Amino acid sequence: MSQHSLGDDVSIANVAAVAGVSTATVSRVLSGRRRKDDDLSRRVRAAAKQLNYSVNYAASALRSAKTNSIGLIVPELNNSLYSSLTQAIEPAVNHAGKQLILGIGSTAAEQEQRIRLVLSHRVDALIIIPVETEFIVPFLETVAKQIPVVQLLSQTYSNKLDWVGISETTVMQIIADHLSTAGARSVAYIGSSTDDLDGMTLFTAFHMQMTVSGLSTYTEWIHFTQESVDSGYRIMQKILSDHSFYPESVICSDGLTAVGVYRACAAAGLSVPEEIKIAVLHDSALCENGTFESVSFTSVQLPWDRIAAEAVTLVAAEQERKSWLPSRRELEPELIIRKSTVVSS
Amino acid sequence: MSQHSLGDDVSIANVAAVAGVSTATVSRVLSGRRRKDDDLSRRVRAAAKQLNYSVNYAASALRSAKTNSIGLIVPELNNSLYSSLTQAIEPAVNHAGKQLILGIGSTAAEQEQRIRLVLSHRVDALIIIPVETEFIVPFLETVAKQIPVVQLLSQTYSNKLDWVGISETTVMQIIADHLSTAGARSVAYIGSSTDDLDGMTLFTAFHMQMTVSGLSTYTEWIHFTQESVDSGYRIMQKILSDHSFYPESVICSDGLTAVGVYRACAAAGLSVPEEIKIAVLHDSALCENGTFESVSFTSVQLPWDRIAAEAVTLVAAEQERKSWLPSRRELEPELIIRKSTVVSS
DNA sequence: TTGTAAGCGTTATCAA
DNA sequence: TTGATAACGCTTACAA
Repeated sequence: MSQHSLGDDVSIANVAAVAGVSTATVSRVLSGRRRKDDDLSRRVRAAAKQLNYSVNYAASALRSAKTNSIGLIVPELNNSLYSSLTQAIEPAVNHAGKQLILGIGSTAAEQEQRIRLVLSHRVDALIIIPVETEFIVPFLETVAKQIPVVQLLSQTYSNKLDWVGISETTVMQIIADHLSTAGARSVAYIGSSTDDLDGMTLFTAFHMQMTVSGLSTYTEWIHFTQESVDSGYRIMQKILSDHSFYPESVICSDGLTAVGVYRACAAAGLSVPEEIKIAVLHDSALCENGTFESVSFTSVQLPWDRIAAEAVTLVAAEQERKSWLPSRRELEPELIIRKSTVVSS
Repeated sequence: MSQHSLGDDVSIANVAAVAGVSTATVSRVLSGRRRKDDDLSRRVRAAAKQLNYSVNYAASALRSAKTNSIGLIVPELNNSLYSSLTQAIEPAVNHAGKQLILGIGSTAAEQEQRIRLVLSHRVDALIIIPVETEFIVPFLETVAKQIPVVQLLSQTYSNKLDWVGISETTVMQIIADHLSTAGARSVAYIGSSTDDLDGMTLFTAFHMQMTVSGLSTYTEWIHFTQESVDSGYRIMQKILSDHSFYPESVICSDGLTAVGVYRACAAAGLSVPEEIKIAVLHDSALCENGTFESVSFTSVQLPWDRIAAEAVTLVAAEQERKSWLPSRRELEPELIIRKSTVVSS
C-alpha cells in the first residue's frame, strides 16, 4: 500500500514550469503523441511524477472530445452470464486506461434511456449486451454513427454493429460430440424458453446435431422451462415415467435444472453417469460444486476474459477507422468435463 | 421507443439565442439555480427542448468541479451479495441524475488502485464495499477529506466515514427468535470462516442470542466452512453421527451449505422441518427454489433497494455539509419464512 | 521539434 | 434579477 497521497490541484502548467518546457510539450509527452524517449521526455515525466500530476479529464475532454470512458450496458447482474461478463470487462477497460460507466437495463426502453445517459456524458465507446434486440438494434445503429458500438453475445445480425460472442451452434456441437463419444446413443433436451433468439438458436442447433453426431431423440424428450431445480425434477420424472424406455443422456440449459434432473434420475434408480449422462449448456458454480454425493456436471464454459478483451480492443482500435465493415469475432467455448458424463477410472 | 434522435452539437449559446437571453441565464435556469418558474424560465426550457440541447458535462465539470458521476467500488460480481447491491445502486444513482463509474477490486491494493482511478476522473462521491478493511480504511479516510465516501455493509467503525448497512446482531436475533418460536430448543451453527470481521461478528452474535432466546448449543455443533453443498453435507453428517442426540435446528451461512445440510438430514432419516429446522443467514435464489422435493429455506433478506437509496442520498446530500460527523444508517433485514422451519398447514 | 496562443462550453464573478 | 466577461485546464493550429 502506498503513502496515501492524493492528487492535489496541480495542473499541466506546474509540470511545464518544473520541467522547464511549454505546456504544449508536456501535453504531447504525457499523451504519448511525442514518441521520442529522450532527456526532455524523461524530464517531463519526472516532473509530473514529482508533482503527483494527473490530467484533468474534464478539460481534456472539453478540448479533444475524448473522455477516456467506455459505457457498458447490461440487462441485469443477478445472472451469472452477465455478471461474469461485467466482471471480465472491468479489468479490460481499466487496462486500456479507460473508465467504465455502467448502465443496467432489462428492457429495450430502459437500455435506450441508459445509452442516452452515457452518451450525454460523451463516452468514447459503447459495449452492450442487448435485450429485445428487434427494438434496440435500430437505435444502436444510429448510435454507431457517432461512437464505436460493440454488441456482445446476442445473435442479432446487423451490418452496422460490431459483435463479439460465441456460436450457439458450436456449443451444441461440442456437447453432442462429447455425449456421443462418451457412449450415449440417445438424448433428451431440456432447454430454456424459446422466447428469445438464443433459445431458438440453441434448439435448432440441437436438432442439426442429432443427424451429425449419431444421437437420437424423441418428441416426448424435448421440453422447455424456466431454470429451477423443481422444474428439472418434474420434467425428468415425466420423461422417466415410461419405464421401458429412457434417454441415455440429457442436455440441460443450466445448473439448477441439472440438479433437478439428477435427483429425478436418482429417485428412479438410474445411476449417473453409468446409465444416464447429464450435460449443461451454460456453466455456473452449481455445475462445479452445487451438488452432493460427489456429483458435478459437464458443461460449456464461455471464454469471458477473451470476450472482454476482444470487445475492448475493438472499441479502442475503432476510434480511428472511419469507414469500416463491422467486425464479427466468434470465440471458442470450452467443454469442462465433469463426473456427470464420464465414469471415473 | 422514441425517434432515435441523438444530441447534436448544440451549445448553451444556441439556446440563449433562441430564447433571447444570455448564456448565463440559460445556465442558471437549466441547472436549477434560478428557481422562479416564470415566462423567461419556460422560454429557456422550451428553447432547450426544441434544440434537443444537453449540457456538455466536460465543460460543466471543468468550470464547476462537479462531474455528475459517482464511483462504486465492489469486491466482485460473482457473489450475490455484491451483485444484488450493485444492481440496486445503479438505478438509485441514475435517479439522482448521476453516472455510475464501476471499479472492481478484490484486495485492498486493487481497490485502492481503482479508487485512485475514479478519483482522477473527479467523481463527486465514492460508494464502496471495502475488503481487507484494516488496510483500506485509512486510505478511505484520506479520500473522505476530498469527496463524500460511504462504506457499505462492512462493519468497520471509522469516525470519519459514513456507513450504511445492516446489523449482524439483528440478523442473528431475528433468526434465533424465529427458530425458538417455531419450537426448536437447540441449534447447530455452520458459519462462514471467521477470517473476516463479519464472520466473527455473526458468531459472537450467535452466542449472545443463545442466552436471550432460550436455545442451547454444543461445541460439537459449531463449525466453520467455505460455502459449498459438499461441506454442508459432510459437516451435518458428522453432527448427526451421534445417534442419541441431535440439534432441533441448524443455522447455515448460505444456501449451498443449507442444501448439503438438508441432504444429510434426509439421509439420516430426519424430516425437515418437523424434526429439524434449517435457517440461512444470507438469502439467495437457492433458498427460494434451489432445492427439490418442494423444500425451500427460511432466510434473512437484506433491503438492497433501501441500502442503495440511503447510500446515494447520503453522498448527494453530503456535497453541502462541510463539517460533519459521520452518518451511520442501520437498516432492518427481513426474515423470509419458508418451508425449512415451519410445518405447512 | 518546440513554443505561443486560441479556443472547447460551461459556470462564476461582477457590474448594471 | 440579468448580462457581459473572465476563467476553468487542456489540446491543437500555427508560427518559429
